[in-house]
Amino acid sequence: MTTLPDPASARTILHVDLDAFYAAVEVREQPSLRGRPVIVGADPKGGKARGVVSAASYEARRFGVHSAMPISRAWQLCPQGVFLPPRMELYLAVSARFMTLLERFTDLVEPLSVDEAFLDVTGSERLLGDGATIAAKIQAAVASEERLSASVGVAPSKFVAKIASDLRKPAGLVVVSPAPDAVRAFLAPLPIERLWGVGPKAATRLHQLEARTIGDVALLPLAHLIAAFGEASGRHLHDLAHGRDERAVEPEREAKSLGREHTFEVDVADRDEVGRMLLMLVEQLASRMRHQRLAGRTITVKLRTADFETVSRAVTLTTAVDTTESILPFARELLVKCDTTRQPIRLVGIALSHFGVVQPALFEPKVARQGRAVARTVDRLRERFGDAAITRGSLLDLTPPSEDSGPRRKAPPRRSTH
DNA sequence: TCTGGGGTCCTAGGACCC
DNA sequence: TCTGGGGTCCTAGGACCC
Repeated sequence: MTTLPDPASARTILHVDLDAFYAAVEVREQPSLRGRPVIVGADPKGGKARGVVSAASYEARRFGVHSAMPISRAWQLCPQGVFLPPRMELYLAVSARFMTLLERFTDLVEPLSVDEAFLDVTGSERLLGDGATIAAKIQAAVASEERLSASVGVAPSKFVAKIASDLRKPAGLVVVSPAPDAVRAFLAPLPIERLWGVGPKAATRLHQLEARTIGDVALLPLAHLIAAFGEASGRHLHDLAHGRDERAVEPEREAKSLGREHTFEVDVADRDEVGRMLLMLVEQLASRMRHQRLAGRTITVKLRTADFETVSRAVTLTTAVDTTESILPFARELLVKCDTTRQPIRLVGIALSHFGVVQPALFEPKVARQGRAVARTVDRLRERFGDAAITRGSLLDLTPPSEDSGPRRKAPPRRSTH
């Protein structure tokens, strides 16, 4: 069966992306920074620190600095740069206003991270004008209300809109006509690295198949792509290269996992120290879980050794958990199972997934019930007096890892019970 | 250059059941 | 005693994204 594309049912998808987000917010807050190379990320500590660049202003990018680059490298490339620590609370507040602004143009807004979102404006066009017009209105609103610049891609599908928004940053507006031929013509000359989901590994394999542009990939037989990338990825790649992407804009995506991890400033050989860090991460994770009214059945512990090898061990319980007391015994056991090489430890992490509902208190073992009561009390104390108000004895000699997370995917979903 | 912290999705193999 | 094929769940690892 072949389904002919029906022009009447073509969608208009926008991808809106704030330019150099963290750096742009900092410049907005401190006008003296305007025009200077601003680098938001880890403290460079004289070029010796671990950590990476979270965002770089366009002035900093001229020195070759970009996000995800080791901060030590940025320090070498741009010693005169203004290095700033991330202020996540500030960015999250701006992000929330940005998403609310976008909702004026359609109900179908899917946040992809703090600073970007997909919009399906197909139903808004009669009232607000075509995709390009809506895109321009969004850019004007972001500029006047948030004093930030946004780049927008307009296309009949998510991945083409995403590629389009990236093409003329900053403050770019790229419109791709919805006709299938026009979409293919737009994609064909672009390098395969532009494809969303094609990273260094896939790029190398595509080069081995003699494909350098998306147009080259479109010429490869489906069977070759499946042989090289597996059933799902091969088919996906084939579809994308031909401009086919039916994925819907989904405003209410629920989180699937939640985790905390920490990289030590210096690799740690002392297993007690790793254990104390794990306890602290478990406490922070459990607290976040309760805050977001989530509980998880699968507990995963992750270790990264000095040689950058990563090992994880997981266990799935019959009931979902959200307290330190219920997570910690399993976490400790998993930590031992991960620790096979006895090398110094670079990173330790904990995550919960497989979300479900906490067992009703009535059927809970007594220890778990007591753990929950303790957790509730601790949560309340911390809410009133701050996180430092109450700490476990074994944690007192540790400085907490900073809470500045990278972009978070989604507003917390709500759990029906509890 | 020496690689954060937060996530998502896919794969392959094994256990287990029908 | 040997054995098919399918489905589901779980684990470990890896690629990728911001």
